[in-house]
This record gives sequence, structure tokens and C-alpha cells, in this order.
Amino acid sequence: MSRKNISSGQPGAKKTERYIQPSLLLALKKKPSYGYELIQEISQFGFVEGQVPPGMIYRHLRDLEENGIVVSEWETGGAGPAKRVYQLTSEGEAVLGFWIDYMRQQAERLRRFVDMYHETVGAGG
Amino acid sequence: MSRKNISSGQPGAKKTERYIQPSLLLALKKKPSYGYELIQEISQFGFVEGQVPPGMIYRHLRDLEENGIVVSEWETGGAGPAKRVYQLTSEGEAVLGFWIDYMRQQAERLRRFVDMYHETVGAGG
DNA sequence: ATCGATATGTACTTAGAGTATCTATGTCAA
DNA sequence: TTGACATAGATACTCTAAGTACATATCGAT
Repeated sequence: MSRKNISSGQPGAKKTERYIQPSLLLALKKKPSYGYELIQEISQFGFVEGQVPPGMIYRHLRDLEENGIVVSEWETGGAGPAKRVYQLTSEGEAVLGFWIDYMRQQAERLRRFVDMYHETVGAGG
Repeated sequence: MSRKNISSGQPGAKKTERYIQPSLLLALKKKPSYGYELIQEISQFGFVEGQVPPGMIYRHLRDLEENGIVVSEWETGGAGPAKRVYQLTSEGEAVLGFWIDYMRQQAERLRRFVDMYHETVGAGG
């Protein structure tokens, strides 16, 4: 087919907003955690279907740590290989605060948009 | 500075969800329109600050037309240079419907996320 | 000692956003 | 009648971030 997949750019297609960073931050606010566990935790928030591939999580965590939003330390005790346990910094708390603000506003914009759609349809469009 | 800008990936920073495609589709559902006018129209929805650069709009419109979501025709009458006027196809209406569905769900997820944050904070986090 | 599960990490590719620039046409005024 | 300006559309280039695949290390069980 020369024609591109019609679903490119549509909602369930590929590039919908996944909110991985704020999900990690909120999970870490609840309790310090590590990569593999965070993969499970953030699936609860519902922004991603299935599980986020580990590579992405570790990339995010590394990035967050470089920016002082989280800090980590190795936890060697316990079963299995050592875990790198992350926790929020106070800077991270602030960043999460910004995210929450943005997300509340975004939710509001989305609701307004959906309302406008229904008004348009309802008015005989 | 070797350290990357701390705001990378944060909400007001760069890569927040802009919903340009559904904005174009809803604007076109309200009435057929053309590039320059659409730039004005979609700013009302509030997903982008300021105005979207023309290049992006035309890229989107071309993409939408390639996928049969909109159709266009030249309107030579009227003042100024000719306008390429777009309108939704029935397929486009369906796509907008999917977007609306997704956006309502996304709004719901965002609200839940924000609620969870406040529960965490409120519970003494 | 080797196999699988857990856990973390790196490398490669590509899609999409951002940015800058370019062309064309009509209007208006000098 | 031409030259500047506003409108309108289009394209090319760059760069970031997401997606994907693969690689490494450790521990426990058999």
C-alpha cells in the first residue's frame, strides 16, 4: 500500500500522551521504589496500555536523577540482584506539583473541548 | 553548563500534548476553513500557547488529506490570494469521534491522577 | 555449573515536533 | 506602474524523544 496507515496520529495509534514522568514521580511520592517495581506501579494510573518497556523507564529515571528530581542508592539486601532504589527530592516534589497543576488544567481543557463537540453535534452539525 | 536544563520534559517546557489534529477536525466540523484561518480558530481550544506556526498546520492538513480525513478545494474568489478550503469527510467525522472518546477518557484519567496526588498529600505524605 | 528469573543498562532507529525559509498573489499608495 | 506589504500556502532542515532491540549482571534453584 502506498497510502499511509490511516490510523497514523489517531488516538490509540502511537503518539498519545503517556505521562510517564509524572507517573514515576507520583509513584515515588507514595513510596521509594526501583525500576522493575515502578513498571508495575505506574500501570495503575492507566496512561499506558500494558507495561512500559524497561529501557524507557531506566532512561527516564537516569534523566530525572541527572536533573536532581530524584536520587538513588543501591539496595543490596533482599533476594535477587541489587536494586537501585529511587526517591523524590524536594525539587522533585516541586516538579510533581507543576505537573499536577498542568494536568488539572489539561483535564479541564479536554472537558471543554468534548463539551464543544457535543454542542456542535447537538446543534444539528 | 554541562547539566541539562532542569525543565526538560516538564509541563510548560516543550513536549506537552497539543492536540492539533483534533483541534483542526473540530474547527472543520464547525465550518469549512483554510490554513490561516484555522491557525486562529484552534487557538481558542487552549491546547497551545500563542499561535501555531503555519508550517505545522499545513503539514497536518496535507497529512489529513492524504489519509482521506479531509478534502480541499481552491477558493479563488474573495480578496487576497487563493485559499485552499478544507472540509471534513465522513471518515473525518468518525476519526473526530474517536478523538472525542479518547479525550474524554484522558480527562478522566487526569482527574483521577490529580485526586490520587491530593489523597497522598492529604494523608500526610 | 547452568538455567531461569530478576534487575539494570546501552545502542540503534525512526517518527514527529520545531524552526526557518521560500514562493505566490492580491492590495494599496506613491 | 511599480514597489512595498499583507495574506496564503508550501517545503526543507534539524533535533529531540519515543520506540525497539539487545546486552549485562546477580542470585536461587536443581
